[in-house]
Amino acid sequence: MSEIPKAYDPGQVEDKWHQFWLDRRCFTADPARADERRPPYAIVIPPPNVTGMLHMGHVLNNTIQDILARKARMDGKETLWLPGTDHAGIATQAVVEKTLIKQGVMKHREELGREKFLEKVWEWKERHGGIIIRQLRKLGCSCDWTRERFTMDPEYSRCVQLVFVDLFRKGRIYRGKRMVNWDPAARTALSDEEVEMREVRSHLWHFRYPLLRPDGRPEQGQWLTVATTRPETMLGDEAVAVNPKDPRYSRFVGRQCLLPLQEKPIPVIADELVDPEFGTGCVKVTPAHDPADYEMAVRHNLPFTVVIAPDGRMTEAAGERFAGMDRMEAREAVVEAMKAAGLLERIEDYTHNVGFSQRTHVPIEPYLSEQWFLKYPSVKPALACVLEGRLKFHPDRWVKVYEHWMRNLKDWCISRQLWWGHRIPVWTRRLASGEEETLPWPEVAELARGAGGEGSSKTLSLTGRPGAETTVRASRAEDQEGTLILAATAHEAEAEALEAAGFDQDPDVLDTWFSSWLWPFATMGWPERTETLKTFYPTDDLVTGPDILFFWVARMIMAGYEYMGEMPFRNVYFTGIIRDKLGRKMSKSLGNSPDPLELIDKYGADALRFGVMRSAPLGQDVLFDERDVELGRNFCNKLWNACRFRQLQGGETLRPIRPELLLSDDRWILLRLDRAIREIDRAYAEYRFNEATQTLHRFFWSEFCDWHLEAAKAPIQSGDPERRANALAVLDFVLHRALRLFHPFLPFITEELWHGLGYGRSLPPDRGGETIMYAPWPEPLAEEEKGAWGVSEEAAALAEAKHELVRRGRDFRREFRIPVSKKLRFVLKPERPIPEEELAVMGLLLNAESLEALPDYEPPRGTPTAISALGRLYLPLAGVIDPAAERRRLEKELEKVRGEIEKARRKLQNPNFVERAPASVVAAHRDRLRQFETREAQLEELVGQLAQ
RNA sequence: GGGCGAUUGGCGCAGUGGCUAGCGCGACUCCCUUACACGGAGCAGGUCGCAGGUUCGAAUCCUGCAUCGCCCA
Repeated sequence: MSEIPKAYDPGQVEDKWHQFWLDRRCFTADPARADERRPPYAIVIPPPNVTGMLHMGHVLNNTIQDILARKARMDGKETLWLPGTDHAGIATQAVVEKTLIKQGVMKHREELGREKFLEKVWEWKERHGGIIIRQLRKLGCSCDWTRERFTMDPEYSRCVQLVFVDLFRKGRIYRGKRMVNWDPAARTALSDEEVEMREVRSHLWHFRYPLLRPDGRPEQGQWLTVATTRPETMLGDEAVAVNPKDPRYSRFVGRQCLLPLQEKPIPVIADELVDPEFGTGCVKVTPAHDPADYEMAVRHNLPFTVVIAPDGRMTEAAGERFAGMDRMEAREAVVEAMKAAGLLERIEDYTHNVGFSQRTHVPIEPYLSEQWFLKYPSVKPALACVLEGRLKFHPDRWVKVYEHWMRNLKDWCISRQLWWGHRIPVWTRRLASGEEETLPWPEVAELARGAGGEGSSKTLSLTGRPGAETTVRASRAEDQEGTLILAATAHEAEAEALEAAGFDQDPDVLDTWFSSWLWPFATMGWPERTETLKTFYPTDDLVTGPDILFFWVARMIMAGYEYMGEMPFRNVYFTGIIRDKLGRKMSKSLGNSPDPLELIDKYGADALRFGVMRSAPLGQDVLFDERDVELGRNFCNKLWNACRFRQLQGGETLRPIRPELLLSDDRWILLRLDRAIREIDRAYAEYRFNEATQTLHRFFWSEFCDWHLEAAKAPIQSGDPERRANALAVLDFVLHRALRLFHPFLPFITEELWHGLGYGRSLPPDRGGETIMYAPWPEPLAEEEKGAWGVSEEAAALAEAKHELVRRGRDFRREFRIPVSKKLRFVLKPERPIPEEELAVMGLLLNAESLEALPDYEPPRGTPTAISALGRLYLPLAGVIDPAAERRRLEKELEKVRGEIEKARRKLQNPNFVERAPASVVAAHRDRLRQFETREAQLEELVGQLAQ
């Protein structure tokens, strides 16, 4: 800081220090350094999508993590903040597909083939994948970059496979034909959590299905009316259903209807699932395209006719007229056709909830397909640790949401029909009888031989390879086409053996969350018991959004118990959602999402961090406004200039404080510092970061700069070298702590100032000497310290009385329209003697030409007078003052005072209050009343003088 | 339908039973005073969503209602 520019310029400063920290490996955690005196502290980053770009949500989330990590280092903990990225199956594959199509490399990925396509994805990842990580560095994130992980790293993939095989062995993973949430745009199954329900204004179409006579011919003028929200599915109807208790329809049950357009007879069935209140009470049943209808179809042994293909187009089975149409197109065509046939009874407006893909935003298609499912493991301990408060949520209201979800778990559909991701480590082979001798291991052959008799959805007893490390887990499943042997392995050699024996690997990949739920330990070297894992697991804090409570947080807790036998983290901090200043979610289409990098360029990373944190209350949404960042910048500038002032004074830094030379202002600011440290400590303990910023702001700006720094100019400019040195020692004492308090929020500027002021010089290199990052966190003042320096509420009261007097003096200027720059002569008629040095401070703050203390002063009539605890302040400006105006001013004040007296008296006259309220409260009110009464008397006296 | 949250000056928020309900932004007035105009000194602005209740005392606790938002079915 040799140049000392007038305004803080973050540009060069930030890059310089980030490089400095990296060069000195300040962010690198070393398990060997951790011990009882240096406890470990760990956070794992919620891995951002590898294709992602930094947005405001990341800024909030990662700033909080950085604050926690930096605070932990200052607290003397061995700190690991483990970064990385997520392969984000659907999103990444979609982005790469789009790019390749645009470049003309392919029209569809099938053209390239799986291997070639994956090569392209990796190429793309290598080229564009690191962007978000570089952006996090710009923000100042102190992640241990040497441990950066990616969910598709070979070691990580191995963890995913091991876990899959293990859960398969435990019978928790099974394959089954189920009705799943199908995303026709991404052409993959999704889990229930990836479907978001949206209210849609649509219609209820009422169709007539003609009744058939027992001989199969239509019964003239007789029909059943069904109501549907999805006309296109009627092509796949296999029944009409009514509630068995519905008297309107009971006589039709068992008869047949003619399915229009398909001209196919279908039965009328009775099922409890039918809601008699819905529509006509008579519903169409489409087994292959509706989850409820599927259940009914299973109960009533109905066939499944698939009329909508995985790409959302109508199949051959839908009939010639409709085959090939998009499902929405087919909807209109079916309605038209029904209308033409005279079977459209009416169309009703209808609002209902429709599931949309969270990824591609298209309506979900219920689709019957073979998928892999997981029965969640370790549910009990995962729920118990949260309910018992061993694992804490902040804010804790999320506990209820978590509990509700955990108690209503449905099996997790973990297979995705994508290429980018962890391919399911299961090899399958269909067996004809007599083939078992070609199988790689006797146990698998045994399993095959035992085929037959079991239901298709069951997995059989498990077996492995004796004598060797048992990794192959095989099971048998049967379907219409015969017997299927399934073998799961995480070992390459075994996979090769299976392939040699004619087994094929399952083509599907796993849900991305099936890899990220292992994040807290898979990133630390699991399944090896590495030093990192032993030292840093369980981690301390997890910072994430509540939108992924189910996707990620809950599943990580279960995986943690299943594979580490312990919770993965002790605290979860749920951030709010960043919205714009109108309260709208930030989105690309609205264009209301500012680019954080542009904000950093314009205002600095520290400014962005401070601005965002200042407006982010615990668990509440953040209404972001660029002004917040501006405010952050202004604050940095204030900090800069306060330190610049100190530096301009020169002299030796960090001299010991001499108590006998302390002024009331010094004691006051030391007390305020003490209070600020306590408040900030409490804010950290409760994860209330916005409170910490508010305290920092108030302390530094309103208390230190506005009052103390100005007051300190008196001894600094007094010409007395001893007093000047002592005032600077107090400044150093405060700034030395303030910079440390600010560091987690403002890492760059505090490092720059720490070095510029030479505050690290007296400290050991690893405790602040080299970098403020490792300087110890400030502690509240010790009682001995306070005692030695005379720091107490009583001592501070004098400073506050001075402030009060100064404010009154400044009021004169406003009242009489005197510019601040004009020096004025003030007279104080003191209540008690006041030291010359204390008086000098007030003179300076009043910009007085002189402030004399004259106990016997008799002011000329009409002299403006103010009453304060220190005495009466006069502004002798004879001739300038209008006595009538002065009287008006005093009477206004008198009115206020009388109002307060009235209130206080009323309270004290209430016997109930005096008897029942705590004595301290009553005493406080008595005290207040007395003070106001004194003031009233004084004011009355002044008014009386003016009236003469 | 169930659950959760919010409702305090123009805007954003703090205040979780006891001083005159605070803070920041904005508005307005004055001021480029040798740390800072990314600044300083001031001023104005609120019957704390509504209605009951508990209490000596309610923005704060309880009940109901209203409006908005989120999650789940």
